[in-house]
Amino acid sequence: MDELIKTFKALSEETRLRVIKLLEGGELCVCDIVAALELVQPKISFHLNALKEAGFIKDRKQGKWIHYRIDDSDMFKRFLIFSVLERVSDDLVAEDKQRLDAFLKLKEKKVIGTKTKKKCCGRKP
Amino acid sequence: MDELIKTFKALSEETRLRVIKLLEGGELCVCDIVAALELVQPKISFHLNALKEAGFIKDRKQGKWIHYRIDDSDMFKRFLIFSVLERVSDDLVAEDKQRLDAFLKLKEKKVIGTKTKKKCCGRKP
DNA sequence: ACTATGTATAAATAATACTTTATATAATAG
DNA sequence: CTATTATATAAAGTATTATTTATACATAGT
Repeated sequence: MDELIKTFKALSEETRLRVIKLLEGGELCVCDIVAALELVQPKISFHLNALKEAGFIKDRKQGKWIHYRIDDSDMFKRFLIFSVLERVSDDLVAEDKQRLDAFLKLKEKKVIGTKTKKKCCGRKP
Repeated sequence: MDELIKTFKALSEETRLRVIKLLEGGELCVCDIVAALELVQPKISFHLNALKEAGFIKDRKQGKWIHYRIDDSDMFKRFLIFSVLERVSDDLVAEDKQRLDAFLKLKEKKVIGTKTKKKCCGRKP
């Protein structure tokens, strides 16, 4: 029963639903989500952890980055994710997605000349 | 989104899942549930209200009693209820159902002679 | 090696949700 | 009309969860 409770609890928080909606578009690293939702990073990490613990998302480490994506290994959870995606109107997350796109584009630009990836979300210019 | 959050939140609490499992068997009044779960009445009322607010159960007033039953008017919530019933093992609620049966039987007995219903859950004998 | 970046984690605080105890309301029985 | 029963609601206390701020850790760039 505890597992089931954790499952539902993971979905009963706004930030986490916004994250799920963002991840609909595919894998993202933490800094992408931070930029898109305009929230502080530990907060995002906290909620990503809740979603991960509940089995809704998986992570993959690549260098400094940790990429999160939807975990579709469990049928029931997959269905719940689907229900969320279907029910949370795009309007509500339009700004998130807009900021995400802008941020991703900005990242692209910073990968210049060589194949070396430059800074992702620099705090100081 | 708030509605969706409330929906999931309603299902992320043990007592409420136990109530849902009890109501699987059909309509029950508050005192039945109190007896079955062996919890104080205001607690049960609190959780019944959460389930009702979220649209998982309905109530029906009859005399002093208020009977609660599963509300199956919404497809998605119906599915969620089903998922809960399916996933919460009967073992976990065996004692609840046992106490419920005992209590219902006791109630039956108290309806004697005339059609007048006698006390339901008398505190003092 | 040194610095900057991405992310996690810990500690303190704030906000929510749950529980308890007491009381109110409504209905029925006597 | 009074006492009793079923349930709800309110107020106070407790516990859980989320947020913030600070710091730690790992990796990459120089």
